Amino acid sequence: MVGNKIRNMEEFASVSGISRPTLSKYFNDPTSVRESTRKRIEAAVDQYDYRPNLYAMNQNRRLTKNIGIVVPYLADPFFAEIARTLEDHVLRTGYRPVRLGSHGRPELEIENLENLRLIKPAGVLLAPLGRGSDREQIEAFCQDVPTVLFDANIENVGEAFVGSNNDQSINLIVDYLCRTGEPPAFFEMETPTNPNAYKRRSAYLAAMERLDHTPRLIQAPGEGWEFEEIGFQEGSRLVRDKNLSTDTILCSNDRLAIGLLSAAYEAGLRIGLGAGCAMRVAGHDDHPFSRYTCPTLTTVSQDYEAIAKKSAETLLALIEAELPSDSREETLFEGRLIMRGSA
Amino acid sequence: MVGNKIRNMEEFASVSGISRPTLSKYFNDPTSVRESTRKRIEAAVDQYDYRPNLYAMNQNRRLTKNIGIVVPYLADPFFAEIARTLEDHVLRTGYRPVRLGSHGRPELEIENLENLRLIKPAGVLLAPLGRGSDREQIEAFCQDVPTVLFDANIENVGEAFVGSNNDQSINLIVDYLCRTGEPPAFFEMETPTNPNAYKRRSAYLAAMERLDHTPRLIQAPGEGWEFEEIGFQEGSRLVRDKNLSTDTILCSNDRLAIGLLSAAYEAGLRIGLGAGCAMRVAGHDDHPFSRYTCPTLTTVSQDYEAIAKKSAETLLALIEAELPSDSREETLFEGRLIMRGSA
DNA sequence: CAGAAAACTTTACGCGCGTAAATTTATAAA
DNA sequence: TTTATAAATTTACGCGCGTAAAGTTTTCTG
Repeated sequence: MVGNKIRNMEEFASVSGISRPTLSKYFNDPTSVRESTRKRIEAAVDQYDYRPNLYAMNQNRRLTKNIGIVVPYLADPFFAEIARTLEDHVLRTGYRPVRLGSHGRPELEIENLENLRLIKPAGVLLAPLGRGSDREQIEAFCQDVPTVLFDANIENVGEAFVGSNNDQSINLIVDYLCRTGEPPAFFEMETPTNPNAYKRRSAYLAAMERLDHTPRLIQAPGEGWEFEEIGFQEGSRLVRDKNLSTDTILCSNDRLAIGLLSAAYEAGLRIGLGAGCAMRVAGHDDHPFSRYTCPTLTTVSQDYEAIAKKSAETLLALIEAELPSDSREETLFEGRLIMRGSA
Repeated sequence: MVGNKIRNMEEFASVSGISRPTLSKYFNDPTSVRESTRKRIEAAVDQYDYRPNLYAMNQNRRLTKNIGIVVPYLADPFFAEIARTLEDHVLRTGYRPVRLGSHGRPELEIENLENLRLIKPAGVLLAPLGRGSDREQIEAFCQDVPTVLFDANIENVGEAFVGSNNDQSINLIVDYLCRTGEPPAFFEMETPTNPNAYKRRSAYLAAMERLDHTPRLIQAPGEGWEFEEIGFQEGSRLVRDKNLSTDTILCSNDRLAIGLLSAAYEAGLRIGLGAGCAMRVAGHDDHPFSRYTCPTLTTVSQDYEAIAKKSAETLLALIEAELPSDSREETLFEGRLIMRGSA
C-alpha cells in the first residue's frame, strides 16, 4: 500500500514493470497471459490497489462483461428469488450482472432493453412479461445481443429458452388430486399476463380429459400483477356462492392461491385434507411464501436453481462461442410435488 | 427514420445541423440550451434515433448520472418494494438507478459499494445491513460519494438518514393493544441483524413502563434473513409451551409475525379478536403480504412512499449543491396503525 | 435600432483504454 | 544448443465524447 494512488493503466504499467498492452489483455481475461506474468500483475494490483476505469475499458470493446437480467416484476418474491440465483451464477463466472425489473409494464420492458443496449452487454437473461410484451422490439433486440429467455417463452425469440414443463407439473398435481379426492376445478385469471398460464390451462384440460373427468374453469377478472388481490376477490365470490361442483381447487399459481386461502379463511371456511375441512386448494410454483400460508400450501415446485443454472450456462456458452447458435434449444425442467397441508 | 444509423455525436451534429459541443451540453442537461435549440435537437433525436454512447459520456465526466440503490436483501418484498419506489423517483429526475442487493452478506455489501465506485455514481441510497455492516468501509465510501442512508441508521455515517420513527410507531401499537386487551409481549430475534429491531425493543420497553405494565420479551434464536422460518420455529415452541402471561404478542416485524401466525395455525390455535380466539398477534411494517395472512395482520405501516421520496430528494439536493452538507439531517416518518383481523 | 448579453459554432486537445503491427524476449521442443 | 513458437514489448492510432477558448450569431433590453 503506497500513498500516491495510481491514476491510470499507464502509471500502473510503469510501477508494475509490465507493459500496458499486456495489462490490458490481463484485465480482459486473466487467463490470457502467462502464469508467471499473471502472478506479478496480481501482486501489483494488490499492492497499488489499482482497478481499471470501467468506462474507458468498455468504450472501445465490442462487448462488455455486463450481463442483463430482466424480469417482469422485481417485487414479486418468485422473480426476486430467481434473479438472485441468476446473479450468483453470473458473478461466479466473472461477469457483471445488471438487474432490471419491468414493473409489469411493456414500455418499461422495452426501455430496459434499450438501456441495456447502451451498456453493450455480452448477453441478456430475459424473463418476458408475456402477453403484453412487444414481440417485435424484443425480437429486434435479440437479433443484436445474445439473449436467453427463461420462465416465459416467446416462440422463436432469443437463442434459447429455459423453463418449467407445465404439462408434466400440471399432470402431476392433477393426478395427485384426483387420486386423493375429488377432481379439481382450475382457478386462474381470465386474461393471464403470463404465457405459462395458458400452458397450464391446456395442460389441466388435457389431464382432466385423460382421466375422464369434466374440467371446470374458474376465471378471475382483473388485470395487472396484484395476483393475491385478484385471487382474494374471486375467492371471496367463490366461497360465498358455493355453487361449485367439486371441493378441490387447483390454482394456476401460488400467488392466486394465497389470495384464495385468505378469502376462505375470512369466510370461515376450513381448507385442507383432514376431517372438518370444506375444501382443498393447491397451487403451482412453490412460491417462497407458500410454506407459511394457513394452511401450508400444497403445490408443485419449479426448480429455481436448475433453471437459473441452465439459463446462465447456456448464455455463457453462447457468448464464448461468439456466434448465434444454429438451433434454438428449449429446456424444460420437471416440477416436483410439494405436499403440504392445503390439499 | 432513415436507413443508415448515426454512429456518433459528430455524425449526429452534421445531420441535425447543431454543433457537437452544444449537443454535448444538451445531453448533459437538456435545460441548459435555448428552448428553440432543444426542440430542434429533440426532433432530430426522434428522427435519427440517436443516443450518445454511455461509456464515452461518462469517461471524462467527474460524475455520472448513476445513482446506486443498495439494500440488504432484494428478495425481501419489503426492500423490493422500497427499491422499486426509489427507482421510480430516481428515474423521474433523469438519473439512472442501479439496484444492488447484498444478499444479507456484509462482504457483498462492501463489494457492492466498491463496484459502485467504478461507475462513479453521482450518489448512493443505502439501506445498510446493520449489525453486520463494516462501518469503517462504509464510512470511507461515504467520504468519497454523497450517500443517503435509509431504513437503518448508522450513527454519523452518510450525509443524511431517512427512516421510520420506531418510538412513535411502537408506542402507537402498544397503546392500541393495551387499550383493547391484554398488554403485549414482544416477539423478536435474539440477535437481530437490523438496528431498527433494537430501537423497537427499547421503544416497547419504554412504552410498557409508561403504561405501568411489566414487559415480556420473547427472543427467537436463529441467524440470517429467513425471518418467517425463525418466527415459525419459535412460534411453534411458544404455542406448545403455553406458559405465556399474556394472550397478546407484538412482533418486531411482519415477517416474524407471518411465521408465528403459520405456527399458530398449524397448532390449531385461533388468532384474532373475536370470541373463540386464543391469541392476538400484531406486526410492524405493513409488509406487502400482511393483508393476506390468516387472519389478516394488524400492524403499523411504514410510509414507503414518503421514505423513498424524501431519500431521493435529499440525495438529489445534495448532488446539485455539489458540496457535503454541513449538518447531518435525520428524518423520521411516523407509522400509521393498520387494523386488521389479527389483533 | 444600437448595444449588451446570451447562446451557439469552430477549433483543438485530452480522457483512459482497446488494439493492431512489428519487434524483441522467454519458453518449450528437437 | 538450435529452432520453433508462444508471450511480452514498443509504437502508434483510434474510440466517442467532455470541455476550454476564441470567434460569431442570435436574442433581449431599453
